[in-house]
Amino acid sequence: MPSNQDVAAVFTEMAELLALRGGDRHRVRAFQNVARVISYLPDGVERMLRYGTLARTPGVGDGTVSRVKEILRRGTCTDLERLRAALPPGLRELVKLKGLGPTTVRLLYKRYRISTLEELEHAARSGLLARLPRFGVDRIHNVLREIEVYKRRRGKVPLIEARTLAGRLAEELRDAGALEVTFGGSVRRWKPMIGDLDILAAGDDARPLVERFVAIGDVETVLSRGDEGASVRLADGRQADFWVFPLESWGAGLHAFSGCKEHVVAIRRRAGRMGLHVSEHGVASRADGRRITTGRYEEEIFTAVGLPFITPELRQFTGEIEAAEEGRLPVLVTAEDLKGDLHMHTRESDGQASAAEMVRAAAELGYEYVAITDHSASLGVANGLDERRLAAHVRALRRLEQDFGRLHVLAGSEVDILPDGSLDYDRETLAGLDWVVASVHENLGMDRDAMTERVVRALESGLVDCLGHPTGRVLGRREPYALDLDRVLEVARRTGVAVEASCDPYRMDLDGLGCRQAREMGVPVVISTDAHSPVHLRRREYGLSSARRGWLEKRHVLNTQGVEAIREHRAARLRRHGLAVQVARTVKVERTAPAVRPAGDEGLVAALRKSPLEGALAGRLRSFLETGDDPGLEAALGELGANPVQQAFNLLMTERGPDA
DNA sequence: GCCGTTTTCGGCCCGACTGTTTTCAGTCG
Repeated sequence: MPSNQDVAAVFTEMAELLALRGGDRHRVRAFQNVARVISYLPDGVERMLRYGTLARTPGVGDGTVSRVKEILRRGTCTDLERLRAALPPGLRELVKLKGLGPTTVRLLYKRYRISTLEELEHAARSGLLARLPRFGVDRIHNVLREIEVYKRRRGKVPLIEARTLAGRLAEELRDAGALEVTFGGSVRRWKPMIGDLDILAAGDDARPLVERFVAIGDVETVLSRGDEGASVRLADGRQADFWVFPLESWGAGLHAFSGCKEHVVAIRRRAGRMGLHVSEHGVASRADGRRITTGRYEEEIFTAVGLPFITPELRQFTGEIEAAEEGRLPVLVTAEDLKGDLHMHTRESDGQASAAEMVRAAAELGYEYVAITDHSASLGVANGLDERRLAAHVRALRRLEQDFGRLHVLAGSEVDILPDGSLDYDRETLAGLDWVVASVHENLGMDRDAMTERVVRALESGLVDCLGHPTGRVLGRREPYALDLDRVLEVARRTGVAVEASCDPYRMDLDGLGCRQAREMGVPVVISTDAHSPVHLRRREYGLSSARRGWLEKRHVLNTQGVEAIREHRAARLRRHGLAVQVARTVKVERTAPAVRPAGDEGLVAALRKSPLEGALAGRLRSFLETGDDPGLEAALGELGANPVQQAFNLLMTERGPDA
């Protein structure tokens, strides 16, 4: 059965080929839309077709429904076959070159039968291209340059690397006097993998900022530049786009360049229906051009079209506009909602710190509990614990909790799911723990059915509390293993197992779509860091972003609940499986609020703009993210941007390198 | 192809840049 991605790929190819054939561009857009909608569906396309929900999805009409039926039956559809027969496959590659669109590529093919990169390069060098209309010396030079860029183009990079690079660029611009600087595009939306970068700035005079931007050391080539921005190619082949807005239109600019594209288009179409004209310059009346707002704040754009503010993580054009309209936008989970971290390692296996150090760091974050979950024996490379070492480790953790007294320490394990689906410890050992994460680490090449059975069997043991990094992907390095996530989630729901949204920035697994599927299916999600050192405990925003992109509210996330609820979650499942329940030990813990350094609030905005941040200020930002309680700081952050929490994240992220 | 405060036809976001023109098409984000 073709997956959602397979079906979406058919529509993408149809859109590309139709554009190359010179088909109606609105029809092309409609196919692109459908591809996107299907790739983000929260359920299997086949099931949605059966229940009739597919036909009710915005962007999906009768034409799409009949094509989807055909694709599910045959794996392809006649429209696509016809288009493929009419055009050589290489043309799809040619339009990926910057500066060449479907119209030009069609002309190249019609006139000279150019259909591959090699043929195009030859035509450019031999002077053939110069005979075509609108092909001068510069343009031919650009074509050759873009062929070079295409050949050595690096793929997308993990979000954390993009944020680090974008943060460095932003720093230079802040130095150059920008009033505001932030990331737009997919970085602002927290997409796990990033292609090009978008940097946005506010300033009274754009020219010096643009000058500074194109002179930054990472810039290799200036692709285009104007009075209000520039596009450059960076040394690593990545493109970075930079826009400057007057402060009075900062919100309008943010909205225009944060995407996703389809979301922005949908907002503008909506505005059009309301007789309004929305652009990065603000909102105007369509009738007489009268300016309604310049858009100082992003909220004003939404207000103008009669909607509540939609946070960037939700701007994926996956139903957020309809939800906003109907007043059912989710109240998304935040860092302050998290009461504990349920996946971390110590030196006992492959971590870099002692359990005591991890626990102290967690206490500083204001947590109520942590689970220490070192690796099991079969993961030799990670110095996994055999049952004898685990028993000693558990005793040590129990003592640590008694001695430390400030937070609950759950003695747990990240136990390996072996190839046959059995777990790496025996039942008695696992039943004696407080929290069990089960993960697949080895033999990743199994086929889909076998891998799915392997995971399902582990969940059905009744001994597992949470499935760790469920798809096994490592961003930029390893694709997810073949797994029927639908089936796994169904079994997780039935067996009372939570699934992890890992905050490891190179995993972010589950991702937003996975989290949304979990939500739809009623499977609780755990946001955990998988920390291997104390600083890793602070990486919560990566898993949080997946949860938020997946529409999760506090109630969908298990570790927003107190430790008793966590213990009960486990106990209830063990009882159902007829397993002995550990008597929950009651250790009186006194929660200590994270220290807030007193500081005069005057000049705070200026201090926040400074980099590096003073140590005390960084601490205060972190405290604010933990507790949400610092009105003075919140007000100052509010002056930096619409969402104080987002601002605090941004500042701390810019401040810290990828390993912070 | 999709959609509807323009509702079964006739529209479909918007502005800016490039390279080539001398008023604009194509492309991009």
